[in-house]
Amino acid sequence: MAAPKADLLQGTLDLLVLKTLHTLGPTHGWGIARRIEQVSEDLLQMNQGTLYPALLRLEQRGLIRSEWGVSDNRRKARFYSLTPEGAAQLETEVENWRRISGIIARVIEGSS
Amino acid sequence: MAAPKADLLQGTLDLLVLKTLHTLGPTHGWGIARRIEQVSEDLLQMNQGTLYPALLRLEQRGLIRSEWGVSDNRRKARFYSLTPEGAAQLETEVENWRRISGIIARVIEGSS
DNA sequence: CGTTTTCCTGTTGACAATCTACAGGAGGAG
DNA sequence: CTCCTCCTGTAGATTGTCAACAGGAAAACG
Repeated sequence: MAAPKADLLQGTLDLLVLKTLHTLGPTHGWGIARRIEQVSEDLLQMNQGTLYPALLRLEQRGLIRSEWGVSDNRRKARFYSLTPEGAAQLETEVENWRRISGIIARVIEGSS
Repeated sequence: MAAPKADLLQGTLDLLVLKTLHTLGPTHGWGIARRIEQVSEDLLQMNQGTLYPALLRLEQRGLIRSEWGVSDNRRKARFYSLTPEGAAQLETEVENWRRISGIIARVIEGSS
């Protein structure tokens, strides 16, 4: 039956990345992808073609910063971490998410 | 004092329109926009440039059908209504929304 | 009447985010 | 030395939304 694969909602990726970094601390791109897939029980697949440009965007906006390091497996990896601006943005986006998802929930539940 | 205006999440409009038609029965575009703004307490603004193309798309996909009629105010208006396929699609999208929003909620609430 | 406001339907062009698919280097395992 | 996993990216096409424009027709107002 229907494949359990789902695309993500546009505008949601930034939120997910920011929150993941907030929770995990400095993490490399691949790890972020793994984490999101894991938390979503593999319902959300991360495309590299989506993730890396998103990371670039976030860095250019000053919400995250990055530096090269070494992963748990001794591989070269670029570690991203949240800037103060990123943390603030995260709060904004969380609140925004709550508002919008609340509205939609209200619409589709037909209401109380 | 961020303006309380919010863009909608891409992919969400179809769901909103379908559900509105399901709730209200045959409705014209303007009415759909009004309804969504009202239910969202004006947090979501409907752009005509977004709504009408969306209605076209939905009709071309066979999810809604339309016919000209007369509004409450005696104006000519195109009334849209749900097809059986649209109703089925609505259920699918509602379920999909629940899954995805559930995942995101879990992520941002820190979990447990 | 004549003018303005409200209702109602569209179109166009630009833009941003995602998707699919491709490309490659470097370490570890066999 | 070959293959697999880890890890970082890029290119092109597609799509949905946005902002702005355009217009017709009924009602309200003077």
